[in-house]
Amino acid sequence: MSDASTESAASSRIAQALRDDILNGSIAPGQRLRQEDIAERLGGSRLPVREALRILAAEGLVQIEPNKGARVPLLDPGEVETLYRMRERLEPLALSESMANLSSADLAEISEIQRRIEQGVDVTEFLILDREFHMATYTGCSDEHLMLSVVRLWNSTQHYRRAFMSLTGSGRAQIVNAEHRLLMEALERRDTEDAELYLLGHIRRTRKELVRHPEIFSTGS
Amino acid sequence: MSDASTESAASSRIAQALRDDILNGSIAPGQRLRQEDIAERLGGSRLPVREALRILAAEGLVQIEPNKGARVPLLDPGEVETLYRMRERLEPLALSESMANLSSADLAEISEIQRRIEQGVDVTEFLILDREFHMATYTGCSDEHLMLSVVRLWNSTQHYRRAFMSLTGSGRAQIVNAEHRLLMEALERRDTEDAELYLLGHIRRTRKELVRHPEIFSTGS
DNA sequence: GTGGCATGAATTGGATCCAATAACAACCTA
DNA sequence: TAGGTTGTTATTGGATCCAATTCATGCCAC
Repeated sequence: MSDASTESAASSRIAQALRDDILNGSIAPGQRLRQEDIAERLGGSRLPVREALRILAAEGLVQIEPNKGARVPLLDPGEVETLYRMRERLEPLALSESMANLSSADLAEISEIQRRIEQGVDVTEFLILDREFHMATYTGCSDEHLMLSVVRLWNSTQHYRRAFMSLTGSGRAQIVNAEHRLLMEALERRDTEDAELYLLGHIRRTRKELVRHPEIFSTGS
Repeated sequence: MSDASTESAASSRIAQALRDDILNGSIAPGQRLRQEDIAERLGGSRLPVREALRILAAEGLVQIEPNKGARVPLLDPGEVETLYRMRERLEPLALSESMANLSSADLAEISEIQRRIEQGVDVTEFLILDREFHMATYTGCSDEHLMLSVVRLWNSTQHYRRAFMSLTGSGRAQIVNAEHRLLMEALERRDTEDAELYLLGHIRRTRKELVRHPEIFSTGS
Protein backbone atom coordinates (compact mmCIF):
# COMPACT_ATOMS: atom_id res chain seq x y z
CA MET A 1 0.00 0.00 0.00
CA SER A 2 2.77 2.40 0.94
CA ASP A 3 5.01 1.54 -1.99
CA ALA A 4 6.23 3.82 -4.73
CA SER A 5 2.82 3.90 -6.38
CA THR A 6 2.15 7.15 -4.59
CA GLU A 7 2.79 8.87 -7.89
CA SER A 8 1.90 12.48 -7.99
CA ALA A 9 -0.67 12.03 -10.70
CA ALA A 10 -4.41 12.45 -10.48
CA SER A 11 -4.97 9.24 -12.41
CA SER A 12 -3.11 7.32 -9.70
CA ARG A 13 -5.05 9.03 -6.97
CA ILE A 14 -8.36 8.16 -8.62
CA ALA A 15 -7.18 4.60 -9.25
CA GLN A 16 -6.29 4.25 -5.56
CA ALA A 17 -9.68 5.55 -4.46
CA LEU A 18 -11.51 3.17 -6.78
CA ARG A 19 -9.26 0.30 -5.74
CA ASP A 20 -10.12 0.90 -2.09
CA ASP A 21 -13.83 1.10 -2.89
CA ILE A 22 -13.74 -2.17 -4.80
CA LEU A 23 -11.62 -4.04 -2.27
CA ASN A 24 -13.64 -2.99 0.76
CA GLY A 25 -16.87 -3.84 -0.99
CA SER A 26 -18.27 -0.37 -1.54
CA ILE A 27 -18.41 -1.22 -5.23
CA ALA A 28 -19.78 -4.70 -5.80
CA PRO A 29 -18.93 -7.14 -8.60
CA GLY A 30 -21.12 -6.64 -11.63
CA GLN A 31 -21.56 -2.97 -10.92
CA ARG A 32 -21.07 -0.60 -13.80
CA LEU A 33 -18.58 2.25 -13.50
CA ARG A 34 -19.62 5.33 -15.46
CA GLN A 35 -16.72 7.64 -16.22
CA GLU A 36 -18.63 10.86 -15.62
CA ASP A 37 -19.94 9.74 -12.24
CA ILE A 38 -16.45 8.90 -11.03
CA ALA A 39 -15.01 12.12 -12.40
CA GLU A 40 -17.64 14.11 -10.55
CA ARG A 41 -17.36 12.11 -7.33
CA LEU A 42 -13.58 12.07 -7.06
CA GLY A 43 -12.76 15.31 -8.81
CA GLY A 44 -11.01 15.81 -12.10
CA SER A 45 -12.17 15.33 -15.64
CA ARG A 46 -13.04 12.09 -17.40
CA LEU A 47 -9.56 11.69 -18.86
CA PRO A 48 -7.67 10.69 -15.69
CA VAL A 49 -10.66 8.51 -14.84
CA ARG A 50 -10.17 6.63 -18.09
CA GLU A 51 -6.49 6.14 -17.30
CA ALA A 52 -7.36 5.00 -13.79
CA LEU A 53 -9.76 2.41 -15.19
CA ARG A 54 -6.99 1.13 -17.45
CA ILE A 55 -4.71 0.82 -14.44
CA LEU A 56 -7.34 -1.13 -12.53
CA ALA A 57 -8.04 -3.31 -15.55
CA ALA A 58 -4.36 -4.22 -15.50
CA GLU A 59 -4.82 -5.40 -11.93
CA GLY A 60 -7.91 -7.40 -12.77
CA LEU A 61 -10.13 -5.20 -10.62
CA VAL A 62 -12.31 -4.00 -13.50
CA GLN A 63 -12.92 -5.18 -17.02
CA ILE A 64 -13.34 -2.82 -19.94
CA GLU A 65 -15.51 -3.56 -22.95
CA PRO A 66 -15.07 -1.23 -25.93
CA ASN A 67 -17.86 1.29 -26.23
CA LYS A 68 -19.63 -0.36 -23.32
CA GLY A 69 -17.70 0.91 -20.38
CA ALA A 70 -16.07 -0.61 -17.33
CA ARG A 71 -17.55 -2.84 -14.68
CA VAL A 72 -16.28 -4.84 -11.74
CA PRO A 73 -15.84 -8.45 -12.89
CA LEU A 74 -18.48 -10.88 -11.70
CA LEU A 75 -16.77 -14.24 -11.31
CA ASP A 76 -18.34 -17.67 -11.37
CA PRO A 77 -17.28 -20.45 -8.95
CA GLY A 78 -15.04 -22.06 -11.54
CA GLU A 79 -13.07 -18.88 -12.11
CA VAL A 80 -12.50 -18.33 -8.40
CA GLU A 81 -11.44 -21.94 -8.01
CA THR A 82 -8.85 -21.51 -10.76
CA LEU A 83 -7.62 -18.28 -9.17
CA TYR A 84 -7.08 -20.23 -5.96
CA ARG A 85 -5.24 -22.97 -7.83
CA MET A 86 -3.00 -20.26 -9.26
CA ARG A 87 -2.39 -18.98 -5.74
CA GLU A 88 -1.48 -22.50 -4.65
CA ARG A 89 1.24 -22.58 -7.26
CA LEU A 90 2.55 -19.02 -7.20
CA GLU A 91 2.53 -18.08 -3.53
CA PRO A 92 4.78 -20.92 -2.37
CA LEU A 93 7.23 -19.68 -5.00
CA ALA A 94 7.00 -16.14 -3.66
CA LEU A 95 7.52 -17.52 -0.16
CA SER A 96 10.61 -19.46 -1.17
CA GLU A 97 12.07 -16.41 -2.89
CA SER A 98 11.29 -14.38 0.20
CA MET A 99 12.52 -16.65 2.97
CA ALA A 100 16.25 -16.18 2.54
CA ASN A 101 15.80 -12.43 2.94
CA LEU A 102 13.52 -12.37 5.95
CA SER A 103 15.15 -10.64 8.91
CA SER A 104 14.42 -11.27 12.55
CA ALA A 105 12.53 -8.01 12.55
CA ASP A 106 10.37 -9.30 9.70
CA LEU A 107 9.64 -12.48 11.61
CA ALA A 108 8.72 -10.43 14.69
CA GLU A 109 6.39 -8.32 12.57
CA ILE A 110 4.71 -11.44 11.21
CA SER A 111 4.36 -12.82 14.72
CA GLU A 112 2.84 -9.56 15.94
CA ILE A 113 0.22 -9.59 13.15
CA GLN A 114 -0.71 -13.17 14.03
CA ARG A 115 -0.98 -12.20 17.70
CA ARG A 116 -3.51 -9.52 16.78
CA ILE A 117 -5.48 -11.99 14.66
CA GLU A 118 -5.70 -14.39 17.58
CA GLN A 119 -6.92 -11.63 19.88
CA GLY A 120 -10.20 -12.03 18.11
CA VAL A 121 -11.37 -9.63 15.47
CA ASP A 122 -14.43 -9.02 13.35
CA VAL A 123 -14.68 -10.05 9.71
CA THR A 124 -13.47 -6.76 8.28
CA GLU A 125 -10.48 -6.63 10.58
CA PHE A 126 -9.61 -10.25 9.88
CA LEU A 127 -9.58 -9.71 6.13
CA ILE A 128 -7.13 -6.86 6.55
CA LEU A 129 -4.86 -8.62 9.04
CA ASP A 130 -4.86 -11.94 7.20
CA ARG A 131 -3.74 -10.16 4.05
CA GLU A 132 -1.08 -8.27 6.02
CA PHE A 133 0.13 -11.53 7.51
CA HIS A 134 0.67 -13.26 4.19
CA MET A 135 2.11 -10.19 2.49
CA ALA A 136 4.53 -9.82 5.41
CA THR A 137 5.80 -13.34 4.72
CA TYR A 138 6.53 -12.21 1.14
CA THR A 139 8.41 -9.02 2.01
CA GLY A 140 11.71 -10.74 1.29
CA CYS A 141 10.65 -11.41 -2.30
CA SER A 142 12.00 -8.52 -4.32
CA ASP A 143 10.72 -9.67 -7.69
CA GLU A 144 8.13 -7.19 -8.91
CA HIS A 145 6.53 -9.44 -11.53
CA LEU A 146 5.90 -12.22 -9.06
CA MET A 147 4.59 -9.95 -6.34
CA LEU A 148 2.35 -8.13 -8.80
CA SER A 149 0.83 -11.43 -9.84
CA VAL A 150 0.28 -12.39 -6.22
CA VAL A 151 -1.40 -9.08 -5.44
CA ARG A 152 -3.57 -9.45 -8.53
CA LEU A 153 -4.75 -12.84 -7.33
CA TRP A 154 -5.57 -11.49 -3.87
CA ASN A 155 -7.41 -8.50 -5.35
CA SER A 156 -9.47 -10.57 -7.75
CA THR A 157 -10.63 -12.92 -5.01
CA GLN A 158 -11.02 -10.37 -2.22
CA HIS A 159 -14.78 -9.97 -2.58
CA TYR A 160 -15.43 -13.70 -2.43
CA ARG A 161 -13.18 -14.10 0.58
CA ARG A 162 -15.23 -11.46 2.36
CA ALA A 163 -18.51 -13.06 1.28
CA PHE A 164 -17.27 -16.39 2.60
CA MET A 165 -16.20 -14.95 5.92
CA SER A 166 -19.44 -13.03 6.35
CA LEU A 167 -21.35 -16.22 5.69
CA THR A 168 -19.43 -18.67 7.83
CA GLY A 169 -18.34 -16.29 10.56
CA SER A 170 -15.13 -17.01 12.45
CA GLY A 171 -15.87 -20.68 12.98
CA ARG A 172 -12.69 -21.68 11.18
CA ALA A 173 -10.52 -19.31 13.21
CA GLN A 174 -8.84 -22.14 15.08
CA ILE A 175 -7.83 -23.90 11.86
CA VAL A 176 -6.50 -20.72 10.30
CA ASN A 177 -4.52 -19.89 13.42
CA ALA A 178 -3.04 -23.37 13.53
CA GLU A 179 -2.01 -23.14 9.89
CA HIS A 180 -0.50 -19.70 10.39
CA ARG A 181 1.46 -20.92 13.39
CA LEU A 182 2.81 -23.92 11.51
CA LEU A 183 3.86 -21.60 8.69
CA MET A 184 5.56 -19.20 11.11
CA GLU A 185 7.39 -22.01 12.81
CA ALA A 186 8.73 -23.25 9.47
CA LEU A 187 9.82 -19.71 8.64
CA GLU A 188 11.73 -19.45 11.90
CA ARG A 189 13.38 -22.79 11.21
CA ARG A 190 14.27 -21.45 7.74
CA ASP A 191 12.76 -24.61 6.31
CA THR A 192 11.70 -23.65 2.80
CA GLU A 193 10.25 -27.04 1.97
CA ASP A 194 7.99 -27.18 5.02
CA ALA A 195 6.94 -23.55 4.65
CA GLU A 196 5.91 -24.06 1.04
CA LEU A 197 3.97 -27.16 2.00
CA TYR A 198 2.12 -25.52 4.88
CA LEU A 199 1.24 -22.56 2.69
CA LEU A 200 0.00 -24.83 -0.09
CA GLY A 201 -2.19 -26.71 2.36
CA HIS A 202 -3.53 -23.49 3.80
CA ILE A 203 -4.60 -22.11 0.42
CA ARG A 204 -5.89 -25.47 -0.81
CA ARG A 205 -8.08 -25.99 2.24
CA THR A 206 -9.55 -22.52 1.79
CA ARG A 207 -10.27 -23.28 -1.86
CA LYS A 208 -12.11 -26.46 -0.97
CA GLU A 209 -14.21 -24.67 1.62
CA LEU A 210 -15.04 -21.93 -0.87
CA VAL A 211 -16.28 -24.27 -3.57
CA ARG A 212 -18.50 -25.93 -0.99
CA HIS A 213 -20.37 -22.64 -0.61
CA PRO A 214 -21.71 -21.76 -4.06
CA GLU A 215 -24.30 -19.49 -2.45
CA ILE A 216 -21.48 -16.93 -2.20
CA PHE A 217 -21.78 -16.45 -5.93
CA SER A 218 -25.50 -15.84 -6.08
CA THR A 219 -25.98 -12.34 -7.40
CA GLY A 220 -27.77 -10.16 -4.95
CA SER A 221 -30.21 -9.09 -7.63
CA MET B 1 -4.13 -13.36 -31.29
CA SER B 2 -7.48 -13.89 -32.95
CA ASP B 3 -9.55 -13.62 -29.79
CA ALA B 4 -12.15 -11.05 -28.93
CA SER B 5 -9.54 -8.35 -28.47
CA THR B 6 -10.16 -7.29 -32.05
CA GLU B 7 -12.06 -4.33 -30.62
CA SER B 8 -13.00 -1.69 -33.10
CA ALA B 9 -11.04 1.02 -31.35
CA ALA B 10 -7.97 2.88 -32.51
CA SER B 11 -6.32 2.36 -29.14
CA SER B 12 -6.50 -1.39 -29.64
CA ARG B 13 -5.15 -1.13 -33.15
CA ILE B 14 -2.19 0.93 -31.95
CA ALA B 15 -1.64 -1.44 -29.04
CA GLN B 16 -1.56 -4.40 -31.42
CA ALA B 17 0.94 -2.68 -33.72
CA LEU B 18 3.22 -1.83 -30.80
CA ARG B 19 2.84 -5.32 -29.37
CA ASP B 20 3.96 -6.83 -32.65
CA ASP B 21 6.92 -4.46 -32.86
CA ILE B 22 8.05 -5.31 -29.34
CA LEU B 23 7.58 -9.07 -29.67
CA ASN B 24 9.37 -9.36 -33.00
CA GLY B 25 12.25 -7.26 -31.74
CA SER B 26 11.70 -4.10 -33.77
CA ILE B 27 11.54 -2.25 -30.48
CA ALA B 28 14.27 -3.39 -28.10
CA PRO B 29 14.18 -3.55 -24.29
CA GLY B 30 15.25 -0.29 -22.72
CA GLN B 31 14.03 1.75 -25.65
CA ARG B 32 11.94 4.76 -24.85
CA LEU B 33 8.51 5.17 -26.42
CA ARG B 34 7.59 8.79 -27.06
CA GLN B 35 3.87 9.34 -27.41
CA GLU B 36 4.10 11.85 -30.22
CA ASP B 37 6.37 9.64 -32.31
CA ILE B 38 3.97 6.72 -32.06
CA ALA B 39 0.96 8.91 -32.79
CA GLU B 40 2.62 10.22 -35.92
CA ARG B 41 3.92 6.83 -37.06
CA LEU B 42 0.71 4.84 -36.53
CA GLY B 43 -1.84 7.57 -37.10
CA GLY B 44 -4.18 9.15 -34.60
CA SER B 45 -3.59 11.59 -31.81
CA ARG B 46 -1.64 11.11 -28.62
CA LEU B 47 -4.71 10.12 -26.62
CA PRO B 48 -5.29 6.63 -28.05
CA VAL B 49 -1.53 6.15 -27.87
CA ARG B 50 -1.65 6.78 -24.14
CA GLU B 51 -4.44 4.23 -23.76
CA ALA B 52 -2.51 1.76 -25.88
CA LEU B 53 0.53 2.18 -23.63
CA ARG B 54 -1.67 1.48 -20.61
CA ILE B 55 -2.93 -1.69 -22.28
CA LEU B 56 0.60 -2.84 -22.98
CA ALA B 57 1.69 -1.95 -19.45
CA ALA B 58 -1.05 -4.29 -18.24
CA GLU B 59 0.56 -7.04 -20.28
CA GLY B 60 4.03 -6.29 -18.98
CA LEU B 61 5.29 -5.24 -22.38
CA VAL B 62 6.06 -1.67 -21.36
CA GLN B 63 6.50 0.10 -18.07
CA ILE B 64 5.19 3.58 -17.42
CA GLU B 65 6.86 6.01 -15.05
CA PRO B 66 4.85 9.12 -14.16
CA ASN B 67 6.02 12.20 -16.02
CA LYS B 68 8.84 10.19 -17.51
CA GLY B 69 7.09 8.22 -20.19
CA ALA B 70 6.99 4.62 -21.27
CA ARG B 71 9.80 2.27 -22.16
CA VAL B 72 10.22 -1.40 -22.89
CA PRO B 73 11.33 -3.10 -19.67
CA LEU B 74 14.99 -4.10 -19.53
CA LEU B 75 15.20 -7.21 -17.37
CA ASP B 76 18.18 -8.53 -15.47
CA PRO B 77 19.05 -12.25 -15.33
CA GLY B 78 17.40 -12.66 -11.95
CA GLU B 79 14.10 -11.31 -13.17
CA VAL B 80 14.03 -13.58 -16.20
CA GLU B 81 14.90 -16.54 -14.00
CA THR B 82 11.96 -15.77 -11.74
CA LEU B 83 9.66 -15.38 -14.74
CA TYR B 84 10.71 -18.86 -15.83
CA ARG B 85 10.10 -20.23 -12.33
CA MET B 86 6.62 -18.72 -12.56
CA ARG B 87 6.15 -20.45 -15.91
CA GLU B 88 7.24 -23.74 -14.33
CA ARG B 89 4.44 -23.43 -11.82
CA LEU B 90 1.63 -21.91 -13.87
CA GLU B 91 1.89 -23.62 -17.24
CA PRO B 92 1.53 -27.15 -15.88
CA LEU B 93 -1.67 -25.91 -14.23
CA ALA B 94 -2.91 -24.47 -17.52
CA LEU B 95 -2.05 -27.76 -19.19
CA SER B 96 -3.97 -29.79 -16.64
CA GLU B 97 -7.00 -27.53 -17.01
CA SER B 98 -6.70 -27.87 -20.75
CA MET B 99 -6.17 -31.59 -21.18
CA ALA B 100 -9.69 -32.78 -20.45
CA ASN B 101 -11.01 -30.54 -23.20
CA LEU B 102 -8.49 -31.31 -25.93
CA SER B 103 -10.19 -32.88 -28.94
CA SER B 104 -8.56 -35.24 -31.43
CA ALA B 105 -8.49 -32.34 -33.85
CA ASP B 106 -6.57 -30.31 -31.29
CA LEU B 107 -4.04 -33.12 -30.85
CA ALA B 108 -3.67 -33.37 -34.63
CA GLU B 109 -3.07 -29.64 -34.81
CA ILE B 110 -0.38 -29.89 -32.11
CA SER B 111 1.23 -32.78 -33.95
CA GLU B 112 1.21 -30.82 -37.20
CA ILE B 113 2.96 -27.87 -35.58
CA GLN B 114 5.63 -30.16 -34.15
CA ARG B 115 6.08 -31.75 -37.58
CA ARG B 116 6.81 -28.32 -39.04
CA ILE B 117 9.28 -27.58 -36.25
CA GLU B 118 11.16 -30.79 -36.98
CA GLN B 119 11.32 -29.98 -40.67
CA GLY B 120 14.01 -27.55 -39.70
CA VAL B 121 13.40 -23.86 -39.45
CA ASP B 122 15.34 -20.69 -38.81
CA VAL B 123 15.36 -18.91 -35.47
CA THR B 124 12.49 -16.55 -36.25
CA GLU B 125 10.29 -19.36 -37.50
CA PHE B 126 11.13 -21.55 -34.53
CA LEU B 127 10.15 -18.86 -32.04
CA ILE B 128 6.76 -18.53 -33.71
CA LEU B 129 6.11 -22.26 -34.04
CA ASP B 130 7.34 -23.12 -30.56
CA ARG B 131 4.94 -20.59 -29.11
CA GLU B 132 2.13 -21.92 -31.28
CA PHE B 133 2.92 -25.44 -30.12
CA HIS B 134 2.65 -24.66 -26.44
CA MET B 135 -0.36 -22.39 -26.83
CA ALA B 136 -2.07 -25.15 -28.80
CA THR B 137 -1.64 -27.47 -25.82
CA TYR B 138 -3.46 -24.87 -23.70
CA THR B 139 -6.44 -24.35 -26.03
CA GLY B 140 -8.60 -26.52 -23.78
CA CYS B 141 -8.04 -24.16 -20.86
CA SER B 142 -10.96 -21.76 -20.90
CA ASP B 143 -9.93 -19.72 -17.88
CA GLU B 144 -9.10 -16.20 -19.02
CA HIS B 145 -7.16 -15.18 -15.92
CA LEU B 146 -4.84 -18.14 -16.14
CA MET B 147 -4.27 -17.83 -19.87
CA LEU B 148 -3.67 -14.11 -19.58
CA SER B 149 -0.98 -14.75 -16.99
CA VAL B 150 0.62 -17.37 -19.21
CA VAL B 151 0.64 -15.03 -22.21
CA ARG B 152 2.11 -12.27 -20.06
CA LEU B 153 4.96 -14.55 -19.04
CA TRP B 154 5.66 -15.51 -22.65
CA ASN B 155 5.55 -11.87 -23.76
CA SER B 156 7.86 -10.66 -21.02
CA THR B 157 10.49 -13.27 -21.83
CA GLN B 158 10.12 -13.29 -25.61
CA HIS B 159 13.10 -11.03 -26.26
CA TYR B 160 15.46 -13.10 -24.16
CA ARG B 161 14.26 -16.31 -25.76
CA ARG B 162 15.12 -14.82 -29.14
CA ALA B 163 18.49 -13.59 -27.92
CA PHE B 164 19.26 -17.06 -26.57
CA MET B 165 18.27 -18.78 -29.81
CA SER B 166 20.23 -16.31 -31.92
CA LEU B 167 23.26 -16.96 -29.78
CA THR B 168 23.19 -20.73 -29.49
CA GLY B 169 21.60 -21.52 -32.85
CA SER B 170 19.54 -24.66 -33.22
CA GLY B 171 22.01 -26.89 -31.42
CA ARG B 172 19.44 -27.91 -28.86
CA ALA B 173 16.84 -28.76 -31.49
CA GLN B 174 17.08 -32.49 -30.76
CA ILE B 175 16.45 -32.00 -27.05
CA VAL B 176 13.51 -29.70 -27.64
CA ASN B 177 11.98 -32.11 -30.14
CA ALA B 178 12.38 -35.02 -27.75
CA GLU B 179 10.70 -33.05 -24.97
CA HIS B 180 7.87 -31.98 -27.24
CA ARG B 181 7.32 -35.56 -28.37
CA LEU B 182 7.22 -36.84 -24.79
CA LEU B 183 4.70 -34.15 -23.96
CA MET B 184 2.55 -35.01 -26.98
CA GLU B 185 2.63 -38.68 -26.13
CA ALA B 186 1.43 -37.96 -22.60
CA LEU B 187 -1.34 -35.77 -24.00
CA GLU B 188 -2.51 -38.58 -26.28
CA ARG B 189 -2.48 -40.98 -23.32
CA ARG B 190 -4.51 -38.38 -21.40
CA ASP B 191 -1.97 -38.70 -18.60
CA THR B 192 -2.17 -35.38 -16.78
CA GLU B 193 0.52 -36.25 -14.26
CA ASP B 194 3.09 -37.19 -16.90
CA ALA B 195 2.21 -34.24 -19.11
CA GLU B 196 2.67 -31.78 -16.27
CA LEU B 197 5.98 -33.37 -15.38
CA TYR B 198 7.35 -33.31 -18.93
CA LEU B 199 6.29 -29.69 -19.32
CA LEU B 200 7.90 -28.74 -16.02
CA GLY B 201 11.13 -30.40 -17.07
CA HIS B 202 11.03 -28.68 -20.45
CA ILE B 203 10.67 -25.20 -18.98
CA ARG B 204 13.14 -25.88 -16.17
CA ARG B 205 15.84 -27.09 -18.55
CA THR B 206 15.37 -23.99 -20.66
CA ARG B 207 15.67 -21.80 -17.57
CA LYS B 208 18.92 -23.43 -16.58
CA GLU B 209 20.36 -22.98 -20.05
CA LEU B 210 19.33 -19.33 -20.07
CA VAL B 211 21.00 -18.49 -16.77
CA ARG B 212 24.18 -20.06 -18.09
CA HIS B 213 24.30 -17.40 -20.80
CA PRO B 214 24.40 -14.06 -19.00
CA GLU B 215 25.83 -12.45 -22.13
CA ILE B 216 22.24 -12.37 -23.40
CA PHE B 217 21.58 -9.58 -20.96
CA SER B 218 24.46 -7.34 -21.93
CA THR B 219 22.99 -4.14 -23.23
CA GLY B 220 23.99 -3.47 -26.78
CA SER B 221 24.99 0.07 -25.84
C1' DG C 1 38.53 23.15 -13.72
C1' DT C 2 34.59 21.55 -11.35
C1' DG C 3 30.34 21.80 -8.96
C1' DG C 4 25.94 23.95 -8.31
C1' DC C 5 22.21 26.66 -10.10
C1' DA C 6 19.13 28.78 -13.19
C1' DT C 7 16.90 29.07 -17.56
C1' DG C 8 15.21 26.99 -21.68
C1' DA C 9 13.20 23.30 -24.61
C1' DA C 10 10.98 18.93 -24.84
C1' DT C 11 7.61 15.74 -23.17
C1' DT C 12 4.04 14.11 -20.45
C1' DG C 13 -0.50 15.02 -17.80
C1' DG C 14 -5.10 17.15 -17.78
C1' DA C 15 -9.37 19.81 -19.40
C1' DT C 16 -12.69 20.86 -22.75
C1' DC C 17 -15.08 20.08 -26.98
C1' DC C 18 -16.81 17.15 -30.77
C1' DA C 19 -17.88 12.60 -33.07
C1' DA C 20 -19.24 7.75 -33.00
C1' DT C 21 -21.35 3.96 -30.97
C1' DA C 22 -24.72 1.56 -28.20
C1' DA C 23 -28.72 1.14 -25.18
C1' DC C 24 -33.58 2.50 -24.86
C1' DA C 25 -38.17 3.67 -26.14
C1' DA C 26 -41.89 4.73 -28.87
C1' DC C 27 -43.98 3.87 -33.09
C1' DC C 28 -45.60 1.55 -37.07
C1' DT C 29 -46.76 -2.62 -39.46
C1' DA C 30 -48.21 -7.34 -40.06
C1' DT D 1 -51.03 -7.97 -29.94
C1' DA D 2 -46.31 -9.08 -31.04
C1' DG D 3 -42.30 -8.10 -33.52
C1' DG D 4 -39.36 -5.32 -36.02
C1' DT D 5 -37.79 -0.71 -37.02
C1' DT D 6 -36.49 3.84 -36.41
C1' DG D 7 -35.40 7.91 -33.83
C1' DT D 8 -33.69 9.78 -29.49
C1' DT D 9 -30.69 9.93 -25.57
C1' DA D 10 -26.99 8.68 -22.80
C1' DT D 11 -22.20 7.18 -22.66
C1' DT D 12 -17.85 6.19 -24.39
C1' DG D 13 -13.89 7.26 -27.86
C1' DG D 14 -10.95 10.75 -30.06
C1' DA D 15 -8.80 15.43 -31.24
C1' DT D 16 -7.02 19.74 -29.90
C1' DC D 17 -5.36 23.01 -26.64
C1' DC D 18 -3.17 24.36 -22.23
C1' DA D 19 -0.59 23.45 -17.80
C1' DA D 20 2.93 21.04 -15.08
C1' DT D 21 6.94 18.46 -14.68
C1' DT D 22 11.38 16.89 -16.16
C1' DC D 23 15.68 16.87 -18.55
C1' DA D 24 19.48 19.20 -20.77
C1' DT D 25 22.27 23.01 -21.69
C1' DG D 26 25.00 26.68 -20.44
C1' DC D 27 26.42 30.04 -17.13
C1' DC D 28 28.42 31.67 -12.92
C1' DA D 29 30.82 31.23 -8.67
C1' DC D 30 34.21 29.01 -5.99
